[in-house]
Amino acid sequence: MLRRIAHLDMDAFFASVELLRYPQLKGLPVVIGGGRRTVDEALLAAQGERALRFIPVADFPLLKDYVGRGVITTATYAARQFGVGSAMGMMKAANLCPQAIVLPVDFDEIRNYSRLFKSTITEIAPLMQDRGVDEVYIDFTEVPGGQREGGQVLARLIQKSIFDKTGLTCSIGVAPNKLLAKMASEFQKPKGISIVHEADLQALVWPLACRKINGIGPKADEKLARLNIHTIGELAAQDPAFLIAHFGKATGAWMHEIAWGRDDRPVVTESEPVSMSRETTFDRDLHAVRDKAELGAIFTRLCEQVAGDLQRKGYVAKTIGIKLRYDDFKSVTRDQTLEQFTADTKSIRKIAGLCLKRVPLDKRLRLLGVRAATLVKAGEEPIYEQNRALLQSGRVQTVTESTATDQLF
DNA sequence: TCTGGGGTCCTAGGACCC
DNA sequence: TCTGGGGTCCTAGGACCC
Repeated sequence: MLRRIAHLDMDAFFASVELLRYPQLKGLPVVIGGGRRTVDEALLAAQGERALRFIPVADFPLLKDYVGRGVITTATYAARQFGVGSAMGMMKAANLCPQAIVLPVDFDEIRNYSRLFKSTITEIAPLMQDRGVDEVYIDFTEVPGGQREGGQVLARLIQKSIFDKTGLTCSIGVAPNKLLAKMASEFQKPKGISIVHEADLQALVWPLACRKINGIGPKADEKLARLNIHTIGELAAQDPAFLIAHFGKATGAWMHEIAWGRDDRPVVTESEPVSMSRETTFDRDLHAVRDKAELGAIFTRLCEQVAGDLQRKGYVAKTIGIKLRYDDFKSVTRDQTLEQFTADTKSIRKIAGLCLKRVPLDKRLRLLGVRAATLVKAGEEPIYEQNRALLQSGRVQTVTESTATDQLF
C-alpha cells in the first residue's frame, strides 16, 4: 500500500482563536504578540465573556501604541497584507501597520483549542504526531478511505470535523512523506487541501526556493545561494559529493535526498522530552550589580518554575544549565551535570547559581533562563549513574574565585 | 525601533576508558 | 619513550522550528 502522509496546519491559529472571542475584529488587521500586555484585560474581564463580542472595535489597543520588546506570534491575513508576519519585532510591525489591533497570547485558551482539534483528528485517524500547538502530521496510509483521491476525501472530512468542533480552519497537504506533505500544506492557504504524488516532484516542488525545505534556514539558504543554488530543482541537480564537500557528510547527503523528495521518517505518536526550560526577557536590560535584587528574584523564580514543571510532569533531571543574553544580543550558556537526578527547587537553584558564577557579568543582561536536561521519569533513575559520577568527581567543580558578583547569587 | 519563549538536533573538542 | 583508535560522556555554541 502506498504511504500517504498528511501535514495539517491551523490557519493563523493564535489570531483565529482570538477572533472566536471577538468576532467584531473579523477581516481587520490583528496581530497577536507575546510578552507584554497591551489590552486592558481588567476592563475586558469586567464586561464578562458574553459581552466581549460587543466591545466596540475602537476600544481595542493599536500596534502604534504598543510599548515593549515582544515579537509577533501570529498575524491575521489582513495584517499580512502590510508585510507583518510572525517572529517580527513589534516595533518594526508598528511601522508597517500602525493601525493593526494587538492582543496578547492567551496560552490557556490556545492549549484548550490545541487539545480539541488534535483529539478531533485522532478520533478519525489515530496515527498523529505533534509538531507544536498548531501543527501535526497524520499517517493516512492505513486509515479507511485514506487512499481515496490521494487523501483528498479524508483531508476534507478532517477539515470539516475540526471546523464543526472548534470553528477554526486549517490547511492540509497530503503526500508520500512528511517532507512533501509539509510543503504541500503551504500550497493553498488558508482552508486549502493540496495533494502531491511522487510524479509531481518536478512540476510542483523543483521550482520552489530551497528555503521552503523544512530544515533549511537562513544560514544554509545563504550558503546555497553563494554556490548559485536557489531552487530545489537546482539542489537536486548537484552531485551529492559536491554537497557533502560543502555541508558535511550528514547534511550534504540529507539535502540531496530531500531535493529528490525522498524522506522515510515515520509518523511518531509518542516521544519523551529531552529538556525543560524557562526563560525571560526583562522589560529593560538589567545590571548584575545595580539590579541584583531584581535579578536574584527573577533567577529564583525561574528555578522554581523549572522545578515545578519537572514535578508536575513527573520527570527528574541530571543536568542543570543557565542561559544569558547580553544587551548586545549575544548569548552564553553554562551547564553542570549532577551526581544524582533531581527535581528539587533548592538543588536546581544551587547548581544554577554555580553555573552563573562561571559567566562574565560585566555587560547588561537582557535575558535569563534556566534549563533542566538529561531527563528520566521520576522513579526510573538508573542507580549505577551515581557510582560512575563518584568516579568522575574530579569534574565537579568548586568555585573559589572571587568576583564582584560573588555574593550576588 | 531591533530581535519571545519553548523546544530539538548537530558539531566539535576534551576527558576518560578499553 | 612514543604512539594507536574506538566509544561514551560532558560542555558550549549554533542552526532551526513552531
